Amino acid sequence: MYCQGVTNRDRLLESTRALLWERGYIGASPAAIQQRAKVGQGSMYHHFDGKRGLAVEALTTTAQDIRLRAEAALDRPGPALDRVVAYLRVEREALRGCPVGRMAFDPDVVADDALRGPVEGYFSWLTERLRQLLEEARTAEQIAPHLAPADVSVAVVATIQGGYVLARALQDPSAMSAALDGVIALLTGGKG
Amino acid sequence: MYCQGVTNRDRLLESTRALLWERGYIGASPAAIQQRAKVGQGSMYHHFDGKRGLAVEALTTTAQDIRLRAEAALDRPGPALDRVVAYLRVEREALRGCPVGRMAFDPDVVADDALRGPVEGYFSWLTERLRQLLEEARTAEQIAPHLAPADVSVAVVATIQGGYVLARALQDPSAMSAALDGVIALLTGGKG
DNA sequence: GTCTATATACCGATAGAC
DNA sequence: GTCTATCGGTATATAGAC
Repeated sequence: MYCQGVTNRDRLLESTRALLWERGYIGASPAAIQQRAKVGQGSMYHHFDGKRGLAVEALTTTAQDIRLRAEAALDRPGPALDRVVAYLRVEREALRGCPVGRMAFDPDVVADDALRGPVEGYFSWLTERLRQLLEEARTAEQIAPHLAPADVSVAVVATIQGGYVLARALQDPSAMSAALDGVIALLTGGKG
Repeated sequence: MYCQGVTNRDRLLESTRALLWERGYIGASPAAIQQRAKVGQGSMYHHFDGKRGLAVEALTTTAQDIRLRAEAALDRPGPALDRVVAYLRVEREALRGCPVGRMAFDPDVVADDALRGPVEGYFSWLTERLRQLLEEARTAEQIAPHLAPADVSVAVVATIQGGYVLARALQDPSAMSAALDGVIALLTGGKG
């Protein structure tokens, strides 16, 4: 509908996105979702077929969101390598973890194609986009010719995801900064 | 006791370690632990004060185990950089994830110092050990002088942990290989 | 040391009134 | 569309017999 304001459905989705990020699929109980959304049981089961359907839609939206954030850095004008570095320097909440990457450890998510779809889609897109840019950077002689874009792009994404793991394990956001500084130095040869 | 064979206590610990790896702390229920160990309720609550105590001991053992595996690669003879690369090439079950790193996303683990202790201890030790080796490699001019060992060591560990995330998200173990090949190429300048 | 029985809470979903 | 009542199942732990 036009000009509708925030509906119960919206509130349920927001609540689910937040709880999936904080506690994962197993930890996001319908009761907690409803409570956070300030909505009753009936409303939730009216708008969605259950926890799973809610989670599929929530994850799809979250993956889309962070893809747009990545594109904002990757699609800016300038040399290809600068754009990769700009993406690495995007602000991240290291202690909260990646709202998409954290789902990879939830066995219920990994085992369910509908739940894993948005997760796989995001990482497939991101690694491929970075591969293109690194290919471009290599052609422009911004990175060494021996560096395989298909491998380095995956290493870049892995560094970010691992940065979240370390920051949370050590309860120290500077682990993320160190990981990113390390990979930027490796990529740019000290010129970044 | 001497020559005791496998006790119920041992079986409970093994079972807990496996379930923590597969399903995390939230997903490892006492009932499942007992069933897998082929042990009754009473036995479990006789040997341990509950799920938490069991998990603390299980995680401590697991962290110790993978530390020993890492040391086997890092402490071999030869140039420092070769040993770092040897560690990166250690065999890993990419689709299962890291039994220690995966705990970083479990909010109940992160919030509990006794549970997080082994996780933090492992990563603190590993990044520090790699930092020493990279310092040595830099002194020996095996890596470029502009590379800060404190950052690159964290980036190396992050690449491994992120490799697990990507392999699971894409359900493809080659994501781990690609990430490792990428970071090895960045480190060695194509000579690795 | 190990077992079965029991307890309290929460999980995820359904039923049916309004 | 939203609410409350209710359900069968599971999570985590305790009690007490043997």
